Amino acid sequence: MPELPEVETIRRNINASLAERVLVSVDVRLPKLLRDSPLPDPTILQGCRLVEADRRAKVLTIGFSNDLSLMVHFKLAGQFAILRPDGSRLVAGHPVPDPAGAYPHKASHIDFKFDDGTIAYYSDVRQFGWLRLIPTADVQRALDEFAFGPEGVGETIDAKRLSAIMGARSIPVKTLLLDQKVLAGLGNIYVDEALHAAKVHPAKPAKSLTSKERRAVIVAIPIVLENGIRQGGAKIIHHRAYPTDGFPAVHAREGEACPVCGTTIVKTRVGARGTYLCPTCQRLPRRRTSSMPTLPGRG
DNA sequence: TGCGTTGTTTCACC
DNA sequence: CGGTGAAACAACGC
Repeated sequence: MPELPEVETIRRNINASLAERVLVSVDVRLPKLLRDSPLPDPTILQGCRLVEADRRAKVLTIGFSNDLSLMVHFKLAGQFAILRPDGSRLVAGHPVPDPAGAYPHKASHIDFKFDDGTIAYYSDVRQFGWLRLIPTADVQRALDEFAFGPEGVGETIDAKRLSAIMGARSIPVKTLLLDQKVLAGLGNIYVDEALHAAKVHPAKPAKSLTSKERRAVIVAIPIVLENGIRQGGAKIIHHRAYPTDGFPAVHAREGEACPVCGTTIVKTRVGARGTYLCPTCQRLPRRRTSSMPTLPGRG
């Protein structure tokens, strides 16, 4: 579930309360989370200062003063919880374990203890996430291997490029936008949100969008991502959205009213993904049975 | 108990 | 060869 806004929130949390702190101990209870790690043992970080956290797409990178970096992908259910000695907490990512509950939770697999008494927990109920420890000098190369497309927030999206890609592909626009090589950062939540905001049906072939629809999608993407960051991420538990300011607007809100028009939000499947949409705001043109519209699909 | 879950990769196919 | 859709995979909660 952690998508760009959740990972960005974690990055900010780390920089706000762990930067410049010395890591005094690392306790790994589930070593397989580092199964693909070039350097297998993160206890080598003990005694080092945490320099800074960065993010590219949904990958978090935490740099340490011994010129090693920890790369983290939270996948479905990763969570990073920072518990300060004064009792305050900064928790982001998946909503399980309960951010207000006791730590370590049984799904808390790694503890990071710092010199001021702050403890950070990596939790992951699904255990699909991964951590990789590598020399900081190798981080850029490692990121390059993912071949991520441009970020969905930050610099403005290259509308020409994205529009051209959309115009060339016949796959559902939702599937295209989930491709991290096309655009980095959208996951199943925010892609539903962006398409709802743009009033575009997720199953529409990307190339069938009008230029106006393409423009609407491109405009909506950074808006929904920035809104997600502002909210500190989305809260979805057992396929149900927990209300924070009517956010998310449609994702995980099957049976609720569309905040724009009041129509009941439906759940369907696009590219084998659970997909939420407003059938009024996001109309799919009625398919003709007798003849195919205009040109044959391709040459 | 088998199904649903997501980000990502892999594979068969046209 | 490349685009596509479907399946696979990680492992768990319900």
